[in-house]
Order: sequence, then C-alpha cells, then structure tokens
Amino acid sequence: MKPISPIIKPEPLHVQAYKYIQNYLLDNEFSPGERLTELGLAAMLGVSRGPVREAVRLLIHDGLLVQKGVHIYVFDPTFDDVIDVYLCKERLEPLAAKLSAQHMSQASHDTLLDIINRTKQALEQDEKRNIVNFNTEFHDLIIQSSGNKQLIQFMNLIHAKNLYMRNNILSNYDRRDHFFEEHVRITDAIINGDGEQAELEMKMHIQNDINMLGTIFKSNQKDDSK
Amino acid sequence: MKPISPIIKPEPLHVQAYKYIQNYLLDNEFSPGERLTELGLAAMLGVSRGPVREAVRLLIHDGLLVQKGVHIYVFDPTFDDVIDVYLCKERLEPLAAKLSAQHMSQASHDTLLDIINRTKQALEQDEKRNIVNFNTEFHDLIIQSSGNKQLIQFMNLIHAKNLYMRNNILSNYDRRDHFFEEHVRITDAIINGDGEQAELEMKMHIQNDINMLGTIFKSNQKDDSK
DNA sequence: TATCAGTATTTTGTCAACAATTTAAAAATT
DNA sequence: AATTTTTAAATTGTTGACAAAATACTGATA
Repeated sequence: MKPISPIIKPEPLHVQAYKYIQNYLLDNEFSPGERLTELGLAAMLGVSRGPVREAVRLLIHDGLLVQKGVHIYVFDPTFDDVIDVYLCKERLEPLAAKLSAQHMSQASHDTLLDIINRTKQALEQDEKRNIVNFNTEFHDLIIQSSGNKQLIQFMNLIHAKNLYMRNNILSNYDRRDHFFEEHVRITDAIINGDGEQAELEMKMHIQNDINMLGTIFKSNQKDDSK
Repeated sequence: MKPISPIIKPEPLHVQAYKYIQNYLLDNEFSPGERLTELGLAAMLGVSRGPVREAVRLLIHDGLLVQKGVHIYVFDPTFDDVIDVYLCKERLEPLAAKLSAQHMSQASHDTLLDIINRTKQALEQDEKRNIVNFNTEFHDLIIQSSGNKQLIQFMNLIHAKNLYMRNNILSNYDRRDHFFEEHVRITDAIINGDGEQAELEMKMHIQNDINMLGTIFKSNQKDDSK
C-alpha cells in the first residue's frame, strides 16, 4: 500500500545534530578557535553524547571543526586556507556551469531568471542580507543542476567552508560592483545552452573574486608575521 | 621534558574501524550492493557498535557506503558515477600538478624519479601488482606535494572512490600502453618547475583515461538498458 | 615566589542495555 | 492457494554508566 498521508517522522538525532551544529557554525555563533566539548554540545541540543559524537566526527571530516589531540576546536582559517578553497572552487564551479548549461530544465531556467530579478531588486534597494542570500541561491542552483553527484558533494563542502569564512576572515570583504553583470552573463550562457561560454564566464567570475582576495590580503599582510 | 622513547598509543577504535573498513572496501572484500549491519561489522572487528557507527557514518559521507532508509549498503557504482568522478579528477589533479611543480622539494623530486624508475622495471618484468601500486604512489605524491589542504582532502576522496571502482566496474580496464611516457612527461615538467606544462600534461593524461573509459562503456552499452 | 608533587575534576573512549522500528516468519482466514 | 493477521526476530536509535586519559587545581617544599 502506498503512503497517501505521509506521517512526518522526525530525523534521527545525529542528523539533526549535524545540521544544527553546522548551521551554528555557518552563522558564526561560535568563535573561530573556540574549544567545544561533546557534553557542552549535547547539553545545548538536549540530547546525549552519542548523536553529538557522530555529528562532530562528520564536521571534522568536513573541515569545519578541527581536532588537536583529543580536543575539538572551531576551525580558524588562515588566508592560505581561503586561497586553497578558492583555487578548488575556480576549477570545479566552471565545470558545474558547463554541465548545467547542457542539462538544465526549463523550470530551472525560470528559477534562475527569477533569482536574477530578485537580486536586481535587492541591489536597487540595498538589502544586503538578500543580496548575499540570492547570490548563494544562484550558485547553488547551478551546482545542483549539474547532475554530477561527485561535483555536488565537493561543492557542498566548499560552499559550507566558504559561507563560514565569509562571516569570519572575509567579513569586511565588500562585494564587488560587477558581480551582478557577471551573474547575468553566466545566466545567458546557461539558458542558451552554451556550455563552453558558461564555463568561461564562471571562471572569470571566480577569478575576479580571487583577485579581490589578493588585494584584501595584501593590506593585511602586516599581521602575517607568524 | 621532551619524549625520547615515544610510547606508541593505539589509535582510538573508531579511527581503526574507519581505516579497516575502508581498506576492506578498497580491496573489494565486500560485494557492491551488499548490505552491511553495524553488528556484523562490530563482530568482525571485535568491538562494540559505537566505534563502528562512527566509522560507518564517515564512510557514508565519503560515498563508499550508501544509506537507503535505515540500512547500509556497499556502494555499487554505475558508469555515470565513474564518469562523474573522472570529470572532477580532470579538473583538480592538473591543479595539483601545477602547484607541485611550483612547490616540490628536492627530496620529493628524487622520490618521484625513483617511482618512475621502479615503474619502468615493473613494466619490463610485467609485475602487474607493482605497476598499479607505483601508479598510485606517483599520483599520490603529486597530490600531497601540492600543499593545498582543500585539494588534498578532495583528492583523497576521489582516490578512494577511484581505487574502489578500479577493482569493480573497471576491473577489466586494461591499463593503456602510453601511461608511462605520460608519467615521464609530467615528471619532467614538475622537476623543471614548469607549472603550466605540468598542468597541461596531467590534464592530457587524465583525458586519455576518460577517452579509454568511453570506449569501455560503449562496449558495455547493451547492458545499459535499465 | 617559583616549582614540583599529588589530588580532584573534566573530558573523551568504549561498552552494554533498552526502546523503537523494521523485516522476516508463521499462522490463520477467506 | 493467496492474502491478511499475528507473532517473532533482527536491526537501528539512543541513552547512561564506567574506565582511561588529559587538564586544572591545590598545597607543600625549596
């Protein structure tokens, strides 16, 4: 018998714990370098240590938490770490754009255009929160539409770290002016089904980000003594 | 006081469990699609379910195990999965070659040349096992020498899946004749410190693999009815 | 005051038990 | 014989307890 009125079963605690702690990290509710204890997290979530342990192990695997000896700390990225992530992103996300241009459905085309429109509005009204959110939506849709499972897994990891770093080390990283035009160009290429062009535009888009990072880090170079 | 005679402490059981099960998977001691139980694995390793659970969760995260409902199965890759992995590899490993060419130490240069020599010998004497092992060593050294943490993490995941698939779906994937010359070319570029060239050679190397995959899969296309 | 030894506390590592589900098997009814 | 119902077994989800290790603390000694 097929389920008609699906009873929503709660997700297992370890899954909830993973998502919850991840969100907490991405929202930067913990300080970078801060030490976390299983018991503390368990108390926070109102569960026992078991599920928390599983979640923590996964987050360590993802690189959002770091294990030193037996203890767990919140990832405290260096400039080099940021560059490392962006170099991978530069290679993988253009591939996602290419594949998306070749595969994306009509429905997703519409969604993509919708995101572009909303971004435009958000820019006009200077709604910073939305600008960031729509940017995330844009890149996410392209990734998910690529249809490449391995790529999606990697980009999810990159995305999490990226989001985390954005609110941290990159907090005063002011969005460039041109990113919107670049998004439009990428969108055009995808909708035209031009994989090569989509790939190229995405690559340039990320390279602009990297260049921007270079200028930021140069001004902070003094602190780089250690 | 600095530790002189370091007492070797055994790794935690969950770490051992992870490595053990992973090796088991990579050696294809389990059948693809086979169902695994926590209790079964625990009995196999002679530990309780706790550490096994943590290991299994990680392996699911890595994609070597798959969760359907509440149960755990050994990853059973399709042709598409193989292609997905190789497309990512094609993007990331050339980056590794480039970075290695820029960073690699003299000692690693020597190691690289040594691997090349041993590969040559293995080829002459047709020691298949060694040919595969040295190939792995070669690629691994280049990855690890890249100095990019994010890249290393991703390539480790790819490497595991790749190894797993090689013994599975790619089992009768006969190594190409030209791979050795390609390795030599890559090595030359790296030792010359020519990042661009190293990147290019590595890219061609992997593209040759992908082309080979294409011919293999085409001949199996008939079974692709489902 | 600084250093060391010893003690107490915290935290992780591991296990075993129990509850809750799911799956498999057996029995019964049509 | 086929389908449902009931019962039993197996498996995962979760917790609490205990051991072992690491850390922090205290007081004594020089």
